[in-house]
Amino acid sequence: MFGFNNISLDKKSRFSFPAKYRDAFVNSNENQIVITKDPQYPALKVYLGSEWDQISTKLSSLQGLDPVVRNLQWTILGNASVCDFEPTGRMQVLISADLKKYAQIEEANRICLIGMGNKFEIWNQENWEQRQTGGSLATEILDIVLPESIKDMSF
Amino acid sequence: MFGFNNISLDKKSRFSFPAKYRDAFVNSNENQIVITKDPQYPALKVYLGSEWDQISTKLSSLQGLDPVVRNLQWTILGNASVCDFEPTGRMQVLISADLKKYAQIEEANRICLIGMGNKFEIWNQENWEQRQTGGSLATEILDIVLPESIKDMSF
DNA sequence: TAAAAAAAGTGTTATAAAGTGCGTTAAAAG
DNA sequence: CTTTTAACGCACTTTATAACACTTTTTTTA
Repeated sequence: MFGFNNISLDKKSRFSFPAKYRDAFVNSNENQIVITKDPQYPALKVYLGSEWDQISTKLSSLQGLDPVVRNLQWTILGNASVCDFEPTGRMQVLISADLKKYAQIEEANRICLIGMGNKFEIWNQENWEQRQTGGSLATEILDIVLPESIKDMSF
Repeated sequence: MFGFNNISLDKKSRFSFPAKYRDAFVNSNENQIVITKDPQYPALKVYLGSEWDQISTKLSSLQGLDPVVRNLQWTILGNASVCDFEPTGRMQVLISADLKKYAQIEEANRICLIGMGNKFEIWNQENWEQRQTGGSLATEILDIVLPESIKDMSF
């Protein structure tokens, strides 16, 4: 599941996954999709249900007294939106107002959906272009120092 | 049970859980919800009855002569409010005046309910936003040094 | 101490907003 | 030219919230 897609949001803030990903979803028997905040960039992460189960289980088991861990738990777990997902149907997913705001796509009716293998990212089109041409974004957070407990996790 | 919800309190300080969590409550056969103070932040924790049974049993069995343990026992056990909870109904829960004060939501008619997997947190909206944007809060307590006996517990 | 008043808690209903499902049209791909 | 896909519009369903009525508990005061 790779590649760049420019797709539209409808009036109720739904988008549908491009049909080229259908087989992958059907084959892996997914019936849930989870969208949440990207902890570093003004973007959203989209996980398959099975992938999410692993990540969320691991992340919530970490010791929340470490402030960095706690912040990641809040950001990732505390903003996750679980959507029932029918891979044989229209594969539509709703983006909440809150997540739209975070990804700076409140006004937009077009978003960029980028396939990254086992997950997707959702970007505001201008932000994505700026990042691709080497520019940096006002709200990005690059200097997180990760504790040992999560150095081996990938989000 | 994940994600951010901005919900309202009615005049009698009740809120209802968002309907999207209903299935999870029904499936786990919960009929009680426990609200108590978060020991580190000006926020409230909301546990499912079954989860609470585990936490409270473990916590009350610890050696109370350790001052840190004793404080946690006071904070978490001593402020817990158990609510009967009907998952097939309106899923309403009352927040006591005392807990409202602690979470700084005395005046508010809106709160943030954050699903963190097996528990929820309740925050004053401004506090939550400030935390999310990296700010720290006057009343937060980050430097608790936990005794060995509770290092593996997560609240 | 008992009655009255006030406060706190519980439950019901109505309605506006948010979310969902599906048919149609337009565009793209084979 | 036919088939598939994306985008849009509309109708329906569900949900959240405020308003209201009623019950129980607590406080006041006669």
